[in-house]
Amino acid sequence: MENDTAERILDSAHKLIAERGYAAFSYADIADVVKIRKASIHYHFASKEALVTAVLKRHRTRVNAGIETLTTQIPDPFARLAAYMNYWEGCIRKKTEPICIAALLGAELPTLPDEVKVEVKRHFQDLRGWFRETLEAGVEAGVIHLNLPATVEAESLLALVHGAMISARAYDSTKVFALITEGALKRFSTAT
Amino acid sequence: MENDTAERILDSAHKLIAERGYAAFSYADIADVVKIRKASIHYHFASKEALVTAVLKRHRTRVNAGIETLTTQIPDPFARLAAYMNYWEGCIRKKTEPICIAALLGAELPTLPDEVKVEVKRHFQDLRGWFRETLEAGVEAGVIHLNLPATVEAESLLALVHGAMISARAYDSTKVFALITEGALKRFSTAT
DNA sequence: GTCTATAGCCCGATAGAC
DNA sequence: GTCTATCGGGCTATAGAC
Repeated sequence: MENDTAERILDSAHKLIAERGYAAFSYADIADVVKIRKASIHYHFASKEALVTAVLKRHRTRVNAGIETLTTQIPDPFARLAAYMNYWEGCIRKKTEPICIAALLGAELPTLPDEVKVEVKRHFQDLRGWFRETLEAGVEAGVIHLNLPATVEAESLLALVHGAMISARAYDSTKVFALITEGALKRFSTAT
Repeated sequence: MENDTAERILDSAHKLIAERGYAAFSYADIADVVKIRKASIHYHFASKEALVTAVLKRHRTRVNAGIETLTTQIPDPFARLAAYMNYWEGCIRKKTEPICIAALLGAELPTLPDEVKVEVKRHFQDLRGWFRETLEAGVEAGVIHLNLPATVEAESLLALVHGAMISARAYDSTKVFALITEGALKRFSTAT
């Protein structure tokens, strides 16, 4: 298939962004990995802004598909949140995606081109929305207990997960991520 | 005083790092602000690595002095934590320091020179340690209630604060930071 | 201490051959 | 679609005058 190269460019760009952020990765880095010349990348993605926007659009589509799948396949809202945390714990442990690129780019927001900014903000909104719905469903099902309004708990959970990713990177410790997220789930749990 | 220039370089570097991260700020940016030529910065700080390390060392010294002052001046451990959160809320609102540079650099850790990495990690350790001590003192004084071991709660609080800074940046909303941190304090509170 | 000038390198992006 | 070659500019850092 012809668009295989574009996919491979997106794959390596995604990895490089997760490792270094926006400013510190270059077309030359991608060219090294994909075994193509720098100039050829411009055939598939006209500019760095367009490339990173495409990476984020794909990421958001995948994440939204993933949480949709969780929602249909796991009836228990509490277990759904646990599955989400477990997914990221695996990404961090295997270093396939050591940090959510939206979290890293969110921290770097002022330096980003406008199109990229918009995409990052959308990711925050999507995830916060899913957390809220899931928490509310859990309350209704009696498996989740909240101390604060669901909107605040969702916002806090999003911040906690992003912060946990940064701590995991700072300590180079997957265990820290697991410790923090398991702690959060324990607080939500109605089980003894 | 002669070292005034060095201080002004540190000030503008600190602001620029908070705005852009490590890779995306340059000597030229500092030169613009301090009204000095790029080359002159090298007289005060031999390299970018040395400059950023100096910024972080000063930051850590100030933060540690600040929390020391809080500890001696505010007897109530719960109120100490509230004062800490309130301090950052002010920084974000006035945009004097819209995000903790250690949190941003923690996210970018793999790209940083070794000396800078070390300094970032130290900041995480210092703050985590103060959170733990303060939480434990609060439990002993009966003003703080914990659901989990103090080490886990401290680690989680550190992650929550860092994540809240990123969310505040992503939404361009000081209110989000306040909402998240106040929520965390409410959970710790033993007051009705 | 600050300046001018510049070395040496990397960047994103474009032109045009194949 | 991928290549070579190159442009124009930014970067950190150094040399040496003042």
